[in-house]
Amino acid sequence: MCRHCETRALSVCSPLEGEAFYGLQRLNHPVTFPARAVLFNQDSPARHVYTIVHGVVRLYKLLPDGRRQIVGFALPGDFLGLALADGYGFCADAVTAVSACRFSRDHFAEFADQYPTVLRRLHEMATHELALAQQQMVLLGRRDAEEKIASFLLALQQRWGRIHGKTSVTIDLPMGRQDIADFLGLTIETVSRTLNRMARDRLLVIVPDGVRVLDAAKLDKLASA
Amino acid sequence: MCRHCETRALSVCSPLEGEAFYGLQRLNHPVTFPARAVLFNQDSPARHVYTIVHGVVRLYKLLPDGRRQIVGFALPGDFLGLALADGYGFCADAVTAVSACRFSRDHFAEFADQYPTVLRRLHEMATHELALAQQQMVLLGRRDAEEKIASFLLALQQRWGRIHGKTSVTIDLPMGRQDIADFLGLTIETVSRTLNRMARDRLLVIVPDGVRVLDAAKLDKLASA
DNA sequence: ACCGGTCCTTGCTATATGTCAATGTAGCCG
DNA sequence: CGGCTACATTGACATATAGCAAGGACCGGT
Repeated sequence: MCRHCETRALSVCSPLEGEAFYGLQRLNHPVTFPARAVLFNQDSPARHVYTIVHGVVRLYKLLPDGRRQIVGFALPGDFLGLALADGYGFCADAVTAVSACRFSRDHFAEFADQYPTVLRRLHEMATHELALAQQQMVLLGRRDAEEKIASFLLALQQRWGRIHGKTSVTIDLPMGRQDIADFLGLTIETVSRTLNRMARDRLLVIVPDGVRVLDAAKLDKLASA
Repeated sequence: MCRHCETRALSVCSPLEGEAFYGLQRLNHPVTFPARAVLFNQDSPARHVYTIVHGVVRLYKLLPDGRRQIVGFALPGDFLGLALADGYGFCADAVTAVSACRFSRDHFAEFADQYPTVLRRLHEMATHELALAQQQMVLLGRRDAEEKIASFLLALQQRWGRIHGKTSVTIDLPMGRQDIADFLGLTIETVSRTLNRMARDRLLVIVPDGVRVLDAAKLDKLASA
């Protein structure tokens, strides 16, 4: 039940109480997806909106010739369908097994119109996403491979930290190298080489499905340089 | 006066009528900036929000070592300060002479809370910006110089088209080559070479402060390829 | 335990774009 | 008119990253 949901503090529903809270809960259809399942794609009409509860979703755009740009990874608490528009504008599929709260887009939009506090929260989340997107534009346009990887790792570390309530030196990387490459505008080979060079230089250790940070200071320097 | 404003259809105020319209007009402080003037920068607190009426503003982020990424060009009708947050998150300065509607952020936020239709419109604009930002991420991460330039030119052509009510084969480029480079994640030399190669190949003609499109079909193909 | 598949790593080479430097062009002001 | 300044172009060269290909590690199924 929503009442005890561990990701509530992070999601759209965080500011809701009483009537509004139960109203939204009534609209909720909990769903789960196995790894690799498609949540929706680029051109399909946006019938639903989602809040991720567990797992990781990759959001990406495809060019006609198959090149892919991952525009974001959705983690627990993240909302998919912020635009409340007719199309999503990108594809989404599950990197790991995923559980989510699903809402009909129409019902959700109606609900948002009824409770301005929800709309306000939605706008807050949208502008936060926008700020992240702009940060990513700097990364994609103006940073080299090493800086990209360092920024990516530290950003993920922070996001996991907010989700779990504590920061860990071990950073979970549930997505594969190809996903990281397609997020950072690199090739899989460059990602692999750069990570392994960082490991050789004792900045970090590569562990199954993640890395462990050894030299946070040097990594920070690379990320913000 | 707002009543006859030519950019009204494009801006936040488009859905406003009667009471709300006059309420917002009362909050408006018209301002002008000469070319190169700074509207605000990265770290300064966000005291105001703006709607651009005339001219072009560049929005950018700076890295500590001076590298610059332009995250967008604001054209007539565009809104600066969508986040209604304490900081802008980027710098803004005038490319050309600019006139704008300026509002106190606090007053504007208060106004938005009072009129949900404004908040809704703001959210709409924010998610539109987000979609553009994601499109730009694809461009920055996965396209080559030629594709970047072609996309940029056509996107600008469309934006001017919506502003002027008619599409023109002459695309105005009020920003310099360095600005284009910093927007597309290239160097000024690559922008110059690519544009001149396109001119040599009869895709376009370079004119003062702009280009004239000769082969729209080939340009389209490059832009979406 | 073995097999097959998927993902990751690593070396070699190719290339698009960056870097540096010189030259050209145009507007502006005295 | 001339010369200053900012901006744009062009060429020669350097390099980070891409592309290709071979091998290695790991995992899940039988």
